[in-house]
Amino acid sequence: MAGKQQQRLPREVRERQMIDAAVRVFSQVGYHTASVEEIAGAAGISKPMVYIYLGSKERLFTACIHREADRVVETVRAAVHPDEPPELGLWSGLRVFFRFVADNRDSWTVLYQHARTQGEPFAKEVRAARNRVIAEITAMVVAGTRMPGGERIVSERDAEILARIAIGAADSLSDWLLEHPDESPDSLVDRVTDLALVGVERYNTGDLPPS
Amino acid sequence: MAGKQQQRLPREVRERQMIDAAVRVFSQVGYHTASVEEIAGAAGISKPMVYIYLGSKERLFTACIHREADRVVETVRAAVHPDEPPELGLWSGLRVFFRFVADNRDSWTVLYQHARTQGEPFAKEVRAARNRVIAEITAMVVAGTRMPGGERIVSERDAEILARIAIGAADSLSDWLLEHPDESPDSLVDRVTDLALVGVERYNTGDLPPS
Amino acid sequence: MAGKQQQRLPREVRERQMIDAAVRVFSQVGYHTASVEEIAGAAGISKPMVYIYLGSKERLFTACIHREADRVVETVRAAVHPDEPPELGLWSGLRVFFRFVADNRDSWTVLYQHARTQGEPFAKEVRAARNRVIAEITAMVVAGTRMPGGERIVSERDAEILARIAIGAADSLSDWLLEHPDESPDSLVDRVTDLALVGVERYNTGDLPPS
Amino acid sequence: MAGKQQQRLPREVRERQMIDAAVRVFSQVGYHTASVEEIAGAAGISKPMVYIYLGSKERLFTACIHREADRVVETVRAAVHPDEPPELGLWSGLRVFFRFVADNRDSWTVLYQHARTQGEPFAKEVRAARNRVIAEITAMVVAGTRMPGGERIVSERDAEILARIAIGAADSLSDWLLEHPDESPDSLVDRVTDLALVGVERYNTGDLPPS
DNA sequence: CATGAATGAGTTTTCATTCAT
DNA sequence: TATGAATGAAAACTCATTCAT
Repeated sequence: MAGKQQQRLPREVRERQMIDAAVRVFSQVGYHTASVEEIAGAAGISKPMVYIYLGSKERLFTACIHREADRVVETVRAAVHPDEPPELGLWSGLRVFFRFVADNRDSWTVLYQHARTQGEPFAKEVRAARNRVIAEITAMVVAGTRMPGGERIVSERDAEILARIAIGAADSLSDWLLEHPDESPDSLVDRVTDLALVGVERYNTGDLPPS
Repeated sequence: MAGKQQQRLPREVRERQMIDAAVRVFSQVGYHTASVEEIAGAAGISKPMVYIYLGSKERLFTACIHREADRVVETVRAAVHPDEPPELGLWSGLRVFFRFVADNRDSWTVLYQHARTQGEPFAKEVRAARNRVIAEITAMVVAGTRMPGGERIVSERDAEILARIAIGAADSLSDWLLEHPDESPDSLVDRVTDLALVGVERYNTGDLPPS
Repeated sequence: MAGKQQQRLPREVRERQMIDAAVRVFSQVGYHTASVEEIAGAAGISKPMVYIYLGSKERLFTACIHREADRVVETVRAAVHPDEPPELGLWSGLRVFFRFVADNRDSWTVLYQHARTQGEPFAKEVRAARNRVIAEITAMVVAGTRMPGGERIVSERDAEILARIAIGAADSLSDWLLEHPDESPDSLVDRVTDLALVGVERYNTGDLPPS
Repeated sequence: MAGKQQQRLPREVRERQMIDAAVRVFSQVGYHTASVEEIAGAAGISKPMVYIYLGSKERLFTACIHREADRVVETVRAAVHPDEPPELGLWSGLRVFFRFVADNRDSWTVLYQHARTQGEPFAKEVRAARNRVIAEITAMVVAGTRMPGGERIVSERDAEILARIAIGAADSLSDWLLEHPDESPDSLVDRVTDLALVGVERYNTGDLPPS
C-alpha cells in the first residue's frame, strides 16, 4: 500500500544527487522561487529526505555554494598548477576559466548570480566562497604575468583588480555567448586577446591617459 | 475610525517616493524577500497605496527597472554626447560609467543583479532594459575609439564585447571599491587604464597570443 | 485643477440614480463581488457620494431590496385591484406577475436570488421584503379564486402555498424563458394554464392521489 | 515546533470531510462570506489542507456543486427507476424530490441558491449541474405522466416546464415548510396534489382560460 | 530508511470606509 | 457639494518544516 520507496543508496550518493538537482533548480528559478518540493522531485526523492540529509533549505543552498565554488577553484587550479611545472600563461588561464563559466551555466548562475543577491542568511558564506574564487583567479593572474625571469610585473592589488575584471567579464560575456551561437569560449577569448594586445594601444592615441 | 492619515500629496510625488523606496529595499534584500509592506513603510505610506498606484509588486519592480535603466542611459548619454561637440574619449566615458555604478549602488544592484536573477515574469522587461544599457555603452565605446580622422578601429561586434566587459567589470569592481575605501572610482579607472596601456603589452611577452 | 465635478442634482434624483445603478450592478455580479467603486462609477459619481447619501454598502443594498420589493408589490397590486372593481382572475394575475419577473430581470435577480443568499446582516430586512411580496401574491390568489358568488374555495394556508409555488415557478421559469427566445411570458402562462386545466386531471388517472 | 497534528487520515476520507464542511458553511453564509479558514475549521483541519487537496476555494466550491448535484440526481433516479420496474407516478416522484429538498437544506441551498448567484468563474459548471438536475426531474415527469397504455400526454417541452415548476416550487416551498413545523414534505405534497386535482378545475370556472 | 499527512507563519492583494481640500 | 488621497482589516494562497507510520 505504501508508495514505492526509492532504492536505498549510500548517503554520499544521495547527497550528491540532491545537490545536483538543487543547483539545477536554483539556477533556473532562483533561491526563493525554488520550492523544496520541486528540488526533491528533481532529485527523485521525497521532501523529508532533503531535511534528513541536508537539514534545511538554507543549508541546502549553502551546500550548493560550497560545492560549486570548489569546482571553479579546482578547475582553475588544476589548469594553472598541473601536477607538473609548465605553468600556463595568462591567456591560457583565462581560457580555462571562461570555458568553465560557459560550460557550467548552472554552477556559475547559482554561484555568481543567485548567491550574491540573497541577503542576510547567506552573506557570510557567500563572501567566503567568492573570496576563494577571487583568490584563485588572482593567483592565476599572478602566475600568468611573471616575466620570463620570474619577476612580477603587477602588484598584488592590481592582480586582484585584473582577477575581478576577468570574473565580471566572464559573467557578462557568457550571456553574450548565449546570444551568439556562432562563437565559442575560445573564439571569444581570442577576440578579447586581440583587443587587448593590438587594439588598446592603438585606439587610445586620441585620448590621453591620465598622466 | 481610520487612523491618522498621511499628508496628502499629488500622485506623481507619491509614485516617485514609492519607486525610490522600492529601489532601496529591493537592492538590499532582493525581490522576493522584500515585502510590499516593508517597501510601503520605507516610503512612509501604507500598503494599499502601492497597489492603488502601481498595481502589483510585479509592476512595482518593473517600474524600478525601467526608471533605473533610464537613469544609467541618461547619465552615460549626457556625458558622451553633451549638447556641444567634444565627445569624450574611451577612458573618460568609462570613468563616467564607473562613477555612476559606484555612486548609485542601489540602482545598479537592482538593475544588474536582482533583475537578472528573477525568472519568468520579468525576463522580457529585463532583457529590454539591459539591452538599452548595453547599447548605450556600446555607443560610448564606438564614439571613444574612433581614430582622430574618424575611422572606426573596432567592429560593431567587438565594440559590444568591450561594452559587456566594461559592464561586467564595473559590476565586479564596484564590490572591490567597497572593500577598499582608500580608492575611488577615478583612481580605479586610472589603475585599469595603466594596466591596459602599459601592462598588457609587456606582461604578455612570455605568453604567445593566438596567432 | 479639480476634476470635473458632477452637476449638482437634488438629493432625491441622485439617490434614485445610485439605486438604479446598484440594482444593475448587484444583479450582475452579486453583493460581495460588486464594489462600491464600481457602483459609483455606474452611477456616474464618485465613491464618497455613495457614503454621503446612503451611508454604507449595506444600507445601499437594503435600499435596493426595499425599492424593488415595492415595485413588485405595486405592480401586482395595481393589476389586481385597479382603482375600480373588476378584479382579475387568477390567470390574469399570474400573467401580470410573470411579466414583471421576465421584464425586470435585474430587480428580480437582486430581490429573489441575491438578497436571499446573503447571510446575517440582511436576514431580517430580506424576510420582511419577501413577506410583503408573498402577501401580495397571496392576496392575488385569494382574489383570483373566489367563486362567482364570492365564496372562497382555497383556505388561507393553501392560498399562500399557491402563492409560493407561483413565485418559485416564476423564478425558475424566467430562466427557461431566457433559453427559449421563441416564447414569451404570455405564451408561457398559456402553456402552464393548459397544463393545469387540461393535463392535470388527465395524466393523473394512472397515479392514485393520496386518499 | 509544529503544533499538535490531527489524526492522520487517508486522503479520500479527508476530502469528503472537507466537502461536507464546505457544503455546510457555504449554505449558511454563501460563497464569498465563507472563508476558507472557517471551512477548514468546520472540517477539523487547517487551511493548507484544503489547498493541498482541493487546490483553491473555487475548486472547492465546484466540488461541492458536483457532489450535491450527483446526490439529487441519484436520489431521484433511484426512486423513479428502482432496479425493478414499477415506475413511480408523478406525485410519488415529486414526493421523493420534495423530501430530498426538505431533508437536505444545505445541499439544496448551495446547489440551487448560492451556486446560481455566483458569477463568472462558475457559470459553466453551475449550468451543467443544473441541467443534470433539470433533466432528471424532467425524466421523472415524463415517466410519471404516461397513460396506462404508455402513451405520452405531455410534450418534451411541457415536461421540462413542469420540471422547472417543480424545482422552483420545491425551493420556494421548502422555506414555507420551515415556517410551518406542523407540516411535513409529505403533507405538503398532499396539499399540492389536492389543489392540483380538485381545485384547479373548480376555482377556475370564473376565469376564462385563454381560448 | 522513506514518505504521505499535516500545519504555523507569512505574503500578496482587495475593499469598505474616511478625511482633507 | 464633491472628490482624490489614504488606510485598517481581512481574505486567498504558499511554503518550509515536522510527525506518524
